[in-house]
Amino acid sequence: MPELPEVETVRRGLERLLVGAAITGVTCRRRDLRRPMPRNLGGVAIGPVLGIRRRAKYLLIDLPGGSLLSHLGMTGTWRHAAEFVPRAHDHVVCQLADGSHLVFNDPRRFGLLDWIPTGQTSDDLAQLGPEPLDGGFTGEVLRQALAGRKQAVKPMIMDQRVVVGVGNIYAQEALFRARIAPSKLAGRVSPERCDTLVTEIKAVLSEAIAAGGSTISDFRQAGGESGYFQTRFAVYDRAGQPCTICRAPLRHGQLGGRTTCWCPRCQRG
DNA sequence: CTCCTATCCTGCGAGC
DNA sequence: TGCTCGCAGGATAGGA
Repeated sequence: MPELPEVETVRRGLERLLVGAAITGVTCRRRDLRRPMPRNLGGVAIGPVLGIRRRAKYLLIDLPGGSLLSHLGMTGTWRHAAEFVPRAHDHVVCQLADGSHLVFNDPRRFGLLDWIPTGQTSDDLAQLGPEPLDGGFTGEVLRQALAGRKQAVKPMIMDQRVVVGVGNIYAQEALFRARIAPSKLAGRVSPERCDTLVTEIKAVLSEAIAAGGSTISDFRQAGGESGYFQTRFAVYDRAGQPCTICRAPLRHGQLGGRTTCWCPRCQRG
């Protein structure tokens, strides 16, 4: 489900629910997610929750002995409930000290859970590029990453080594706002457009976070609330509908194996 | 290296 | 109604 705004929304929800709470036990009901889950979670991922962090699309629940790392993949959710009432695809159940439960559910099992002991680093986090909303992500940084590349710009900004957190929805929205054709070769995007693209990536992600993320299919915040940014999509899933700026019909095609929508008139940069 | 494709898995909506 | 097909927000292995 989740790109950066949705994961950040989940992080805020978990922070509100869990900081000050304590995990007293972890039960794995099924461990074969994207890769097998570690066997010892029940023995190590316990204690008072010290904080909830996000890096790229990963969530980290900080505990005294280390951090519980999770990635939601396409369909993962964290659900908090007073009572654990099992549902299909509930893979992990954390018991909390107040008797409530935190459940990781993921039908497609593209998600991931792991344990990072305090002081150790994670291979999952090692190769990640800059956070898009940090000051370190600038037009110059993007220019360097795109320079000389013969790949289309859209798959490049979805590459987590270039910049993290941008997935298929927000890549399309940011390119539309920056007026860049998704199929434009990365190395041919002008320096000015690189600046604009960075500005628009930051803008669209910030606006989506402020809206509580986008609710598509089953995305929910940890408390069950919905985001509403999906009402503001300009191009995503709008093939054939009129461009919000020029009214030309939006086109769609495949790019890097992913469906992509754009305005053939507005996006020529 | 770089770029592209196929693939992991389940659920859902479209179309017949 | 019930079936099949294609597609879905991510990430990565492997081939060209």
